Amino acid sequence: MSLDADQLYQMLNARGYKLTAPRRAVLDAVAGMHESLSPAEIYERAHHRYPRLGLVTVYRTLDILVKVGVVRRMHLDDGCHSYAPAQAAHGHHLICSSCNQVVEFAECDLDGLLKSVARKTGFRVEGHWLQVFGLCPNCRPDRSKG
Amino acid sequence: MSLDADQLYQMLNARGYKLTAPRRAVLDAVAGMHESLSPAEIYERAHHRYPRLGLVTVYRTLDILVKVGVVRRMHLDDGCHSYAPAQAAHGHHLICSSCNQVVEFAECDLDGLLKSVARKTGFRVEGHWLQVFGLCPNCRPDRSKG
DNA sequence: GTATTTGCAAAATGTTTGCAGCTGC
DNA sequence: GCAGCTGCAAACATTTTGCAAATAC
Repeated sequence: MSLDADQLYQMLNARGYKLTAPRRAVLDAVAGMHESLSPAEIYERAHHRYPRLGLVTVYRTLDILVKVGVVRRMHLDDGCHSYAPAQAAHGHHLICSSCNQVVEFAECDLDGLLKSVARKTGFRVEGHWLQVFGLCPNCRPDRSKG
Repeated sequence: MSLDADQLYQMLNARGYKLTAPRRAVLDAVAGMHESLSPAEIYERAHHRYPRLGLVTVYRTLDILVKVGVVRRMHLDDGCHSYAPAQAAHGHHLICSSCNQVVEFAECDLDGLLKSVARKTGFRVEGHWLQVFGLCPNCRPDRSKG
């Protein structure tokens, strides 16, 4: 578990948001997850903890959490609006094609590549976005390792 | 211009699709574009060339064109379903944040990075997806170059 | 006590499907 | 001529908005 209510309170409060029960429910759901989930799936989990929750609030809360930086928006090939907890500062995503588990990694050696692309195209490069797909240890068919 | 009707005919016919007027209109629109566009925008352009065209056909045609490989699906931060003509074989995208112009580049030096990530996480890496954002020569504020 | 937040219902948006008529080959 | 394609309308899924009641601070 990476986030507790106190940290949350700090982060939200610092930006002028209030810590309410519905937000806490959404956040608990998000913090506890290791795959990327759609708003509807997040709603389902959070609704468990706080039955009065409405789906609308999930949308609104997710927007805030993205702004605050607790959550990151993901783009899978099919469903485009999934969310995952942000674990690292500048993170790229490693996504398991089988179970949708998401791991962030910060490593990123793209400077050479980016410079070369910039030189060739005349673009001024301002950002990039890298996602890696594969099979996580649990979903690999060849589980030769211990 | 990178695609003409003959090439198209070949590509579609080889897969068992017919070359119809609506498809040609969509394809002409796609082939002539250098930004990534949403289905609605593509519809608008193609509709110009072929007024009887329906939006539904644009969706259906885009699906086919993606399958055939003439068109690639893009994921921008906001609208997630844009399409761009596929120019290279294994292409990554360089997207202008201001005018949405899209340039594909094939260069991709990620082996070291990918191996290291795989080693650290235990994932079996099967693919990746890189998009670079920036400002194209026309949109750069500092047009110091001639 | 007040401004923010919530949840409902409804609207708006974007995409898919069913089907009768049309069209490329 | 026939299979495949088209466009309409309608279904469907998803996201956003308006508003009165509820709530954190």
